[in-house]
Amino acid sequence: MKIATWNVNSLTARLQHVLDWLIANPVDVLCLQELKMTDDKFPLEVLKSAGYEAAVFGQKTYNGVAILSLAPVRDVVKNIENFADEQSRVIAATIETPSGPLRVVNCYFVNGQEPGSEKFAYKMKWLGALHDYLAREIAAHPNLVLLGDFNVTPEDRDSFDPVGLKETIHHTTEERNHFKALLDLGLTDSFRMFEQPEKSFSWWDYRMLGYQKNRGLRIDHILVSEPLVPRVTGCVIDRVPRKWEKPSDHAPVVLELGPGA
DNA sequence: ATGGTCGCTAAGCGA
Repeated sequence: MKIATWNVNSLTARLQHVLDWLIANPVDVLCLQELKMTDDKFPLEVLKSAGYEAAVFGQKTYNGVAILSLAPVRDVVKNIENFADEQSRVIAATIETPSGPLRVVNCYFVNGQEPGSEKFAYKMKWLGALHDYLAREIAAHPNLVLLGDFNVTPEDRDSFDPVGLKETIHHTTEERNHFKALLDLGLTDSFRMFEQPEKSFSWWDYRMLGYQKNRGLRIDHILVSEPLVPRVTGCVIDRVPRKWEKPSDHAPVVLELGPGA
């Protein structure tokens, strides 16, 4: 089965891209971030016509996340449990698969603007809360996928300019330590299980011909829990829709899972 | 050269 993540930067602006991409890439699960719409505006019917159910956690203007799935979703949880958050950034759900239940945790991590800012402090607090929530979530659901827009480059090789951007947003030691803490929960960055092209990125700034010059960052990730690791058969970034007219600034990332034991 | 480009929403914010 295939599970994908895509920050669409407004589902209103990108609905046709999503539909076109799903026709070419009929993944089992597609997790979306930055819907930038309230639940009542979510295009449930058109996605249903495309074969997908949806669990939605929207918000006006900013943020907003959704899980699209061919198979039914259940036990939907919105937000990080025990963390008061006014922003719609996390939605989790269980999907019944032929290999058993799979917990999917879809996140739009805080951007953080710049180190030292109030938004950065919020990012650190949010990351700490996510970590504690995930520790409980993994214990309850051994087969778990954590995916989304992490707004963190895990390593220098995930940035087009790790020297010039050292300790700037998405590159700070503090952010990377939070990413490592997620790995310490037993999660594995599926993208790095495989040989990948150098300078593989998932986001490129709209400004300064960022995409054309491949001035990008790898900040969209798919992490898998320990029992899933032997089932991972691939993880790729699909740059194709980044070349379409009026693209999202992010490209989809796609995980392939084998059937397992 | 202290900007640049989007999206949302109607001047400025967030990314």
